[in-house]
Amino acid sequence: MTKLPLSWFDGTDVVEISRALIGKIIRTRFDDGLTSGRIIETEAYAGVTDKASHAYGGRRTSRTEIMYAQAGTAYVYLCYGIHHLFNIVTNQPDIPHAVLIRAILPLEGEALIRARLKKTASVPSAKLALGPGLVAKALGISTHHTGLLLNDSISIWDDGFRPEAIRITPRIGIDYAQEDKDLPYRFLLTEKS
DNA sequence: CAGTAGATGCTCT
DNA sequence: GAGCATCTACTGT
Repeated sequence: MTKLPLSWFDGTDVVEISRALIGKIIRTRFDDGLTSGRIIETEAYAGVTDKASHAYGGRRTSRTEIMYAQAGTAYVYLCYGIHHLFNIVTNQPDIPHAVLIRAILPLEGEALIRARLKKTASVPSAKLALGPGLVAKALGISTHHTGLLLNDSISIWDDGFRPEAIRITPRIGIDYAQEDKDLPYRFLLTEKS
């Protein structure tokens, strides 16, 4: 089990980083305890050239400013007024690429994850945190954590797991992005049957 | 199961 | 003032 250094995220190809994150482990350690899960779904957002990205066209606002920070920074923002969505900034400073974590499989602290999600034991653990809003909620991440470097209370780990197969599809919920909406930028760990 | 309405609040025009 | 990188609950099989 090794913690990924911040330099792991500074590559120039956000799509490749998104793919490589499948199977890695995200862990949070906050006051209420430790939780972690295996990343099983990600999406790449390719900065200024990607209409689906918040930084399309080089937009800089107080919200998106974090996307221009150094690789390995957390970008967390609120969607639909309710859901906190967790992203990892990649590439060099001033290049606003990011990877959205869309689903995890709980590993450590499942009791705390269930408490945060208010899920009873009848929900199987594999279905607890499918969907980006649920991932952040399960791990206790909120917009307060935007801007944190992912080497302390939030961190990414490699335990040697290597996915057998990864499914690639277009991204979810970005139909407004017109010609970029069908880019194959979504990666999923395929269940073996 | 599948389909859909409604919630909810920040961000940007 | 519109529009979201969504989820839940409720309907009907």
